[in-house]
This record gives sequence, C-alpha cells and structure tokens, in this order.
Amino acid sequence: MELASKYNPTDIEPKWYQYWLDHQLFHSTPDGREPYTVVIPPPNVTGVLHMGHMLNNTIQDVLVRRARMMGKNACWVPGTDHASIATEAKVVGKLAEQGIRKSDLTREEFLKHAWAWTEEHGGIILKQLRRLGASCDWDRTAFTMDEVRSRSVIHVFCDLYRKGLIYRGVRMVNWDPKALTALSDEEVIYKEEHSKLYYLRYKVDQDPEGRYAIVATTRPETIMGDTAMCINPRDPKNAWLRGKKVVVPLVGRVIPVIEDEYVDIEFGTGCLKVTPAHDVNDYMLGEKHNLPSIDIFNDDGTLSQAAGLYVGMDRFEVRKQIEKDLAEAGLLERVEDYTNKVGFSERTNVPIEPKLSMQWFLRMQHFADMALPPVMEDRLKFFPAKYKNTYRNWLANIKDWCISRQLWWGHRIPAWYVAPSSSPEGGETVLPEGELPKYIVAESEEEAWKQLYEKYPSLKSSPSGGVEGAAASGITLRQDPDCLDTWFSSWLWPLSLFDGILHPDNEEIKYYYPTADLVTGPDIIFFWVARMIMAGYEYRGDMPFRNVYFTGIVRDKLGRKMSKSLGNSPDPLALIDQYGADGVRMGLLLSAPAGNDILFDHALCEQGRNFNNKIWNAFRLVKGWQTADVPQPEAARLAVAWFGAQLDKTLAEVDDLFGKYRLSEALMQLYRLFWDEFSAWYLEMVKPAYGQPVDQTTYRATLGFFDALLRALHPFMPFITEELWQALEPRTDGESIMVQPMPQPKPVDEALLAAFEHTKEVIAAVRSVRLQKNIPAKEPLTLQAAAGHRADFDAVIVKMANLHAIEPLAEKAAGAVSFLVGTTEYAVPLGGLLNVEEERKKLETDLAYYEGFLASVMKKLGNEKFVANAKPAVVEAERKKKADAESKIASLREGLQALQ
RNA sequence: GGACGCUUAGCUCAGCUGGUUCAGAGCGUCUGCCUUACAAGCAGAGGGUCGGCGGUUCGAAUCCGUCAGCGUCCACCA
Repeated sequence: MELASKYNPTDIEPKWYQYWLDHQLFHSTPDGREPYTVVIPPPNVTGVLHMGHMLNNTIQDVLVRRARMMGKNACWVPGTDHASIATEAKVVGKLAEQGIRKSDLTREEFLKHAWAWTEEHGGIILKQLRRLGASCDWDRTAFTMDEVRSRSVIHVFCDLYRKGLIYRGVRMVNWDPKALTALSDEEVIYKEEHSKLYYLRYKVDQDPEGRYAIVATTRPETIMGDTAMCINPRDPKNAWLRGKKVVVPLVGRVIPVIEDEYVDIEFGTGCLKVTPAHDVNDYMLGEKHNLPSIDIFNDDGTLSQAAGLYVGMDRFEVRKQIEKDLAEAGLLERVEDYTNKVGFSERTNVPIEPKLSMQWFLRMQHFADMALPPVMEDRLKFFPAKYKNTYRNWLANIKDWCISRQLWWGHRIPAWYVAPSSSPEGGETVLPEGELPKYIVAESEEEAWKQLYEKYPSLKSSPSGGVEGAAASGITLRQDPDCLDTWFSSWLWPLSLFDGILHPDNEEIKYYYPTADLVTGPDIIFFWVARMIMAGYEYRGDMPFRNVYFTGIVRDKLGRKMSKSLGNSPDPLALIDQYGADGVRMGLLLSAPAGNDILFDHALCEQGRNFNNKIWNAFRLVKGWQTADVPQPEAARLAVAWFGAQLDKTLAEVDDLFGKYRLSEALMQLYRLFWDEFSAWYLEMVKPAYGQPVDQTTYRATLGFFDALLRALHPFMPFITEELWQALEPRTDGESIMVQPMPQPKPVDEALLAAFEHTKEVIAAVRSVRLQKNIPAKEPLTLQAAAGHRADFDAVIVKMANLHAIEPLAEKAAGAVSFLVGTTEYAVPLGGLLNVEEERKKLETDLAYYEGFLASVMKKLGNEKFVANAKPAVVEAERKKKADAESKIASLREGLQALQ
C-alpha cells in the first residue's frame, strides 16, 4: 500500500461529492420508508457563505446523513430567499455606483436590474455549501420568488384577506428613512445611545407674569410638530399650567396644555411635549385628546414643508442647528447628558422614525392562539428548551404584523385600487381615515375585475365585461405599488416547498410534511420559527416541524461576534482549503452544544484535521497487514471481544445523545472511541510484531470494526469515511457508505468492560513505573499480582506492558515497586533499581490518604441518622468502601513492612 | 423596568430527578520518547475547597433564599 503518512483531503473531497451527485444519492422521492424531511433556512440569494451558515448547515447535514443511514427517506430541501430589503438595498447601491438613481427608473426597469443581479450572484452560496458536503436534494432547489413560491404567497395573502385577518390602515409604523419603507417591530433593534436631554422653554400664553413651562426632550427637532403640552393631573408642581396655553419655541404656535396620567411626574419637569406624528405615545395621546397631527418629516428624514422651519434639512442636522437657535433665542434652559434607547433599522442601521402611514397588517392573535400550545406542551420540541420562554413571551404579547414594504423587490401586494381613470396614481401613504380608496384583493388583475363586476354589476356596461368594459365605464384598477415583507414568504417555506399551499392534496406534501427537524438561530425565532408554526397550523392544521434545534452564534475566540468591520470572520472556503471540509465540520461541531454560542478557534479545525489524519493512519496500518492462516493469539482474541463490547456501548451512548440533539458530545464519544479505544488500545493489542502476518480471524474482525466506525462517523465527516470505506473492501460502482445502515448497538457485557478497565489501569501503572524509573519500553519486566487479581486478561497485560510474565505475589519482596489497582496489589520487582526511600514515601502518602478516607467512611457509618435514613443500597456501598479501604490499608502496611 | 439563563481545571464545556473513591471530558500545560500506522504522533503526570454568604438534609456541584458578576430576550417613559 502506498499511502502518504498525512491525509490530504484536497482531491478526495470533490471526487466523492461528484460521485454522490452522479449516483443521485441525495435525491428523494416519496416511498414506503419513513420520511425524514429538513428544509434549509434559505440564505439570502445574493449572500455569501459565512461561519454561521457553516455551522448551521453542518448540523443539518449530520442529522440528514444519520437519518438516511437509519433507513429513513431523507430529504433535505435547499433554496434561497429573495431578502427583499437587503437585496433591494444592494441593487440600489450598485446602481448608484453607475450613477443611476432608483427614482429615475420605472418599476419594470428596476426589477430587470434586480433580476440580473440575482442571476449573477444567486446561488453562489448553494454552490459553496457543496464544498461543505451538504447532502441536499439539489433537484428540489427553490427560491422564494420562483413561480410556485410566489403564487403560494399571493394565494395566502388573498385567503387571509378573505378570512378577515389582513387589513389595511393608517398606523404608527417604524419608518426606515434610508430604505424608505415601513418595517415590522421585529426589524427594529434598540440600542443604548449617549444623547442629550434638552430643557426647552415654552412661554405661557398671555401670562401676565411672563412665565415659562420647561419641557425636557431628547428630540428638539420635532417641536415643529408639537400640537399640545401634557401634564399629569396629579402633579402639584405643574398644576398652575392647567387650562393654559403655551407657545412652541421658535415656531410661535400656541398649543393647549392637556392633562393625562400617562405623563411621568418624576421625569424631567413633568411637562411633556406632544408630537402626535412622530412618537408612538404621543400618537396615542393625540388620538385620545383629539389633537391635530403635523407630519414635519419627508420620507427620507428631511424636514418637510409642513415643518415651516429648516425645510429640506436632515433631522440630525436640524437637531444641532435648533440647539443653537434655541439658545440664541433664550429658549434653551439647559442641556443634560442622557442615555436612552434608540431604535435602528435592522438592515440599514439608521435610526428609525416613528411615522404615521397607511400599511397592510396581519391580525396575529388568531395565529398566536394556535401556535402557543404545541410548543408549551412539548409536542413541538425546542432544543434547548429555554427558548420556550422567549417564544411564549412573544406570543402572549403579540402585535399585529405590518406586512407591507415600500419596496419593489418582492411579492407585490395583490390589491387593486379602484379609481376613475383620470385620478392620480394611488401611491399615497398617508390618508385621513374615512377616505380610503376602495380596493379589491385578488390573485390577479383579471380576478379583481371579476370581483368588481360581481359587486357592482352596473359597471359591466359591455356584454363581454373585462377591461374593455371597465374602461368604458371610466374605471381603472391600479395595483398597490408595495411589496410584502420577506418573511411573509419565508413563513410558508415548509409548505410551499412541497407545493402544499396551491395543491394541498398532492402526494409530496402529504408525505414530507410535517418536516422532522429545523436547524436555525434563536435570533429569528420570531421572524421565522414562530410564524412558520402559525402558517403550518393555518394551512395544514399541523406543525411544520417536530423539533427545532437552535444553534448558537459563531463568535471569535474572544467572544466577539464575527463581523466584516472587525475582520474577525474567517473565510469558510479558505478554511476548507486549509483543513478539509471534514476537519472544519468537526471543528465547528466540537464546540457547539445546542443553543450555546460557539467560540470559533482555528485550533478546533486543527483538532478536526488531526483526527482525520489519525483515522487515515489507522487505516494505513490495518491495510498494510499481511494475513496468514495462523492461530489467533490470546491477546487478540481478548481484544476483539472487548472492543466489540466497547463499540456497542459507545454506539448506544451516541444514540442517546442524538436523541437529545447533543451532537458535539456524540462526536466526542466517537472521537474517543476511535482514538483512545480503537487506536491506542485495540490496534496495539492486535498488532502483529513487525513483519509478521495477522491471523484471519483478527483481521476480519478488525475490518468489521473499522467499517462500523466509519459508518458511525460518516454523518460527521462524510468525505474521509467514504474514501476509506471504498478502500476497505472491494466495492462496486454506485455503492456508498452514505446509504449503508448505521451500526446498531447490541446489549453490552458490562462485566467485560469493567474487567478491561481494570486491565488498562494495571498496564498504565506498569508504564508509569517504567517512566519513573527510566526503564526503556523495550526491556521486559515481570509483574507480580496479589491474590485478588483475575487472570482473564493476562495475555493483554503481558503484551501491552511488555512483560516476561505475571507471577503470583507471594510475599512482599524488598526492591519491588508496588501499586494498587482497585483493591488488588501489584508489584514490579526492580532489584537494585529501587529507591527505597522514595518508595516508602509513596506508600506512606497512600496510606495517609486511605486512612483519612476510612475515617470519613467510618464517621458516616457511625452516624445513626445516616444508617437509618439513607437508602439501603447507599449504606451497603459505604460498608463496601469501608472493607475496601481496610484491605488497602492492610496491604500498604505490609508493603512498608517489607521495605524495612 | 420585566423575564429567562449562566458562573465547575489555564481555555471551552458535561455533570438528569441530592448518595458508587464524584469532582469529569476535550484542548492546553508538564515529563519522557523520532518505538517501522500516525511528532498533525506515542507513553505518563499535574491541575478545581464546583462565584460569595446563609438555609434545608444524616448527606449539597446538585434543592431553597440572598448577594455579586456576565449574557440573552422583551418593554412606549419623553
């Protein structure tokens, strides 16, 4: 065999990936087997692979590959997300580089650019996933804006509208002045900011004494929108302001002083300026007290004509300027440093502006009611379970979902406004209540016309109906220009991937739904996980997945989030080049208990790579053996019996850990099984002397073990296991470890394992003696064993510790190093090599320890309450400890005696 | 402001419903080895009064209370 001493994944990995593809091994179609379905959390279509994806998809691949080997029909469906706002922002940015402004383009022109961009960058990330080894059924690759998915979204919108769950209305929404769109509450991230609290002087109108009311605000630039000042009716210090009017500084507008319990007496001066158009609470006060609302901002955050002052300036410029102007006018009492929370847009990272606008909303209470019980009752399980709290909290305080976005890239809202053909385009975002344009929600314009005629038969002036007929009656239908929130398509993902929305009775959805496991990050538990559960129950009456595995965030080893600006995010493909996909997968998994953040360190990939190398070299050893018809040595016979049991034990533990989604621990068990038990113990025990052949029985058993180990490891490290499995025995084309059955644990002979653990300790003790006494490994020794020693594994001990023989320990001989394993005493005669003083010290230390230990056990047993209250088994155990300690002490004393 | 979680070896973590010589694992560290599978390795060793305090109990890393530190989520205090 000519195999390099170092494993080189570079050529091997692409080769096997292609082999799997060529033989359609990732492809799934419904059949009689139990399905195991996973839908990928669709990455942004124009995104590139980052460490979070690597972790997430490695976990999914491990689960999928394992399920496949467990005999299930595994189907992992890949796809990408159109990422409405993110992608549109990228396209706008790219156009800007070319000197093109979005506003200069028509919708159609813009979408052309967006599709071009999508096609150019789209799917790169899916290609990158192949390097990782992801066993997705690529034939099923979907996109949230492809035909089936788009029609599903539109269908659902119309359906929910018909059910009365979608409504349109003017509400205070989170406005992103950079992306120029409304956002849902979930897309706003609140951050602490060091800002200032400005104390402004509002002159009391027609006050003979010329007094001022002082108002504290963080946003002096909004005073142009003030329409009232508010005090708490129970606030004595401001009682004098009751019924008065005050003058807005600089603006000069006279506004009333109103009273409301909402105002915090303790905050600032207890006077609150009320700007109904630009603050959620002020809006609420405005509604309650019937105040006018003055919107002083344009959509891009500059001051509008309505402001009267600073028109066209940016809101933050105005804040600086107005501070100066107020000070100059003597209307700025003072300024304090202040820390408050400011909402930022998740996507554009600009401060959001509360803004009154007309948007579409989804009523959420109905969905929350359906989605909460299955999770709380553990029918749909979260791993780790702590996220149930987060989930419950959100659902219990659910707010309606603003689903419209003022964007072009996405699913256009299927609502058509009915207007006389002469009327202006309906893109208005703010309209007074009561003057809403009539609109029709329908899956297509044609459908909209149909509905219109059904409602107003009189419009149908032409016998043929349709557009001509309407035109004849002077009516036009204009589709709402807005798009739907990206998540309004993502929430259908597990359904729409199998066409379960449009064709709910098709075979695929019936077979693959509900899916098995969802692997995702806790940061999108509201955005995505909760909403998929809602959609699942709404459209299937069933959960979309049975288990959710929440991964942690990948951080650098200092615990910082990986980010472009910090430059601390490694390039995943470079990592794969360096360590191999198997090595990187292992590096990620080793430190990734479910839900815990993982502190990524190259050293972990190195450990993964080293493990690959270990497997590789074990293989080199085994395949390098010559076989012959020679009798099986006793040590090898014992080794085979023992390792079989050890393998079963670990396989059972791995099964258990998978059941709990503790993948990193499962991997660690297999790592130790392979490295410590198989390589360091088993192979060393069966290894023939140099140049000697191995017997057939042992050889067959070893190949069998190797095969089982490779299969058990395959979900974690698919490439090297395929490479070695193919080389282990002759295979035919199309065979693959991927579709071999996972080895199943048999009942374990615990007594055998325990006896072998004892054996290992004896061997380690002899080796330790060698090291201490500087005796070369090649020099055989003699071991003496006291009466309690069981001879079952003597052949192993002789081989592994390099002994002449094991003799009975008749009498304590001077010049022997002795040690205890369990309660049995052993000795290695060394003749003159022994340092008597050292040995005495060692024995005395041991003696002192056991005497102390015995004393504590005696104390326990002497405690009547313990004996009376503790479980009998526990008391019995203590008695055993006592007996053991006494026998150890006796033999240590004998040993000391012999040294005299 | 509310809720939840965490604190165990130098690092990252496991220790389920209190009791086996229960204080563990991996990595790192130290010592000795280039022993013909592997120095990306082999053999061996050291290392923690389980965040502090108090309580329950015959017995606490484990249960309760409290304090401190850290983290996450939620929340309209200008």
